[in-house]
Amino acid sequence: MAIQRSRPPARVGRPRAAGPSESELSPREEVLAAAAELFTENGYAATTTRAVAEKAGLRQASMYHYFARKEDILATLLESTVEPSLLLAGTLLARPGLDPAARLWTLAAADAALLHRGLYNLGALYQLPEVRGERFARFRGARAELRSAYGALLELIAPGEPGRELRCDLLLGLVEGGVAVVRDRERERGGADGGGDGEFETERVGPAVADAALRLAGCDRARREAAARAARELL
Amino acid sequence: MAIQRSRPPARVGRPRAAGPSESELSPREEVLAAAAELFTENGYAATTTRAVAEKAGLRQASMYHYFARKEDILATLLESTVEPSLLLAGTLLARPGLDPAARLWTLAAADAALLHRGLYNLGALYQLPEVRGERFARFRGARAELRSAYGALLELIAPGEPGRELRCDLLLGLVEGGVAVVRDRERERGGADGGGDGEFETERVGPAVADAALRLAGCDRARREAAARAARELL
DNA sequence: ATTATCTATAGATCTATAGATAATGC
DNA sequence: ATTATCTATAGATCTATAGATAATGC
Repeated sequence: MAIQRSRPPARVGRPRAAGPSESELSPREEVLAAAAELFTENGYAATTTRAVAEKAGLRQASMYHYFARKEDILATLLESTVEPSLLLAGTLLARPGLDPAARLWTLAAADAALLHRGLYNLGALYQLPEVRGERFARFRGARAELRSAYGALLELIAPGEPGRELRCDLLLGLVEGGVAVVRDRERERGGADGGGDGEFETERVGPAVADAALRLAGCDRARREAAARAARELL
Repeated sequence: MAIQRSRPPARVGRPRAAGPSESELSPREEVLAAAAELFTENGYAATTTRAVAEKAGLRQASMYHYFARKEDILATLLESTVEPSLLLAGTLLARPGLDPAARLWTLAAADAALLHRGLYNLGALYQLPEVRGERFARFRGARAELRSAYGALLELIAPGEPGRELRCDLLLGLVEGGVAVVRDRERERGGADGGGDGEFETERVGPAVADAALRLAGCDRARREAAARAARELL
């Protein structure tokens, strides 16, 4: 028998001027997805609330039913991007039996993959000047915790090495900045054809960043390969 | 005898409403310096031409005597930031007699120091979405050349290693992103007291980034230390 | 005459609010 | 009655241009 195509679900509220949404997402999620794409493409300040709303299939003012201010959209996106990595970091720190190098490999690979093609591609927004405002304190706090987790793993791998704070900053910069540079180059090159190998690239970026992170941490080739093997078994 | 304080130099043109400039800079340079500070503090799109002009001691419209469009200011700043590193890269590539690791050390240290406290502190602007526009093609070209130089040195250090393109991106991300993270943390911490150790930090950041770059390139401790020594002699 | 600046403003935004409306739910 | 959306708009910008003005230079 044929698959039953359910009738369009009865929707409460005035219908959209642009017609009903095609997507499975809730309207709030549609706004977030539209904003994520526009913010990363054109920048936060340069993206208007009108552009976000209309990409989401709404009129400009209707967006305010879901977010009271434009900043709230960005804050939501940033928090939802850093939280999965932070959660993973907590899990990894709670398993002292595992090789610290394998744990750093896992965290860096997952963090980079998330930034490269998470639900929203927000890596490049982390260093936005707008993010210094009060509204983003929660995001900054979460990111600072993630930074501490990287620092703790670095310290376990190479105890007592000098310049730890600085190296920790550079590690965070490598992950966030490295992914941003990769994505920029993909855009420049694949801009015309739409970039068909997006998912393929993500599979390479995570391990590449993780390997680079271990290099920064001072692991030699043997230790890096062992860590990568151990990390792949974790998944 | 007392030092002769020269009379204020005769100035052509209508006097400024805010009084004559205190600085040694030309008006054009004053605009650039003001813009550099505001763009890095508040972002490009969020900085108004009025804010730039008034920080430079001019009325909003007077700025247009020096720059026809707001974009021209940013383009000038970005080009002037990448050019010294690009010049150094050219010099280093033209000296095949030198240890490639020492050359990479030199380039990374100088590039990082420039981004950290160059005449203008512009590292965080490199990945601005606005920079994708036509007006910035020249800057992007220069940066792509700098990326190639990093890539060439990587290849000399570890010939034939796979994943070179990706590693080269990560190296650029490490330098640019790492410096951005360091500066962010300095701002968070030293925001209140004005950050007295700025120059001191710059002296540490260059070598730290250079050492990290060599780690990424796969140099072991002995080779890194030799490279750092050789590089310091170059200066 | 030339220059660097000024004042004033057109025209084009952009965010956020107020209040109306067109659905469903009860 | 409740909800999700709409239309309309106030008020606050912001960029860039037009044209005047107050200096020095010749």
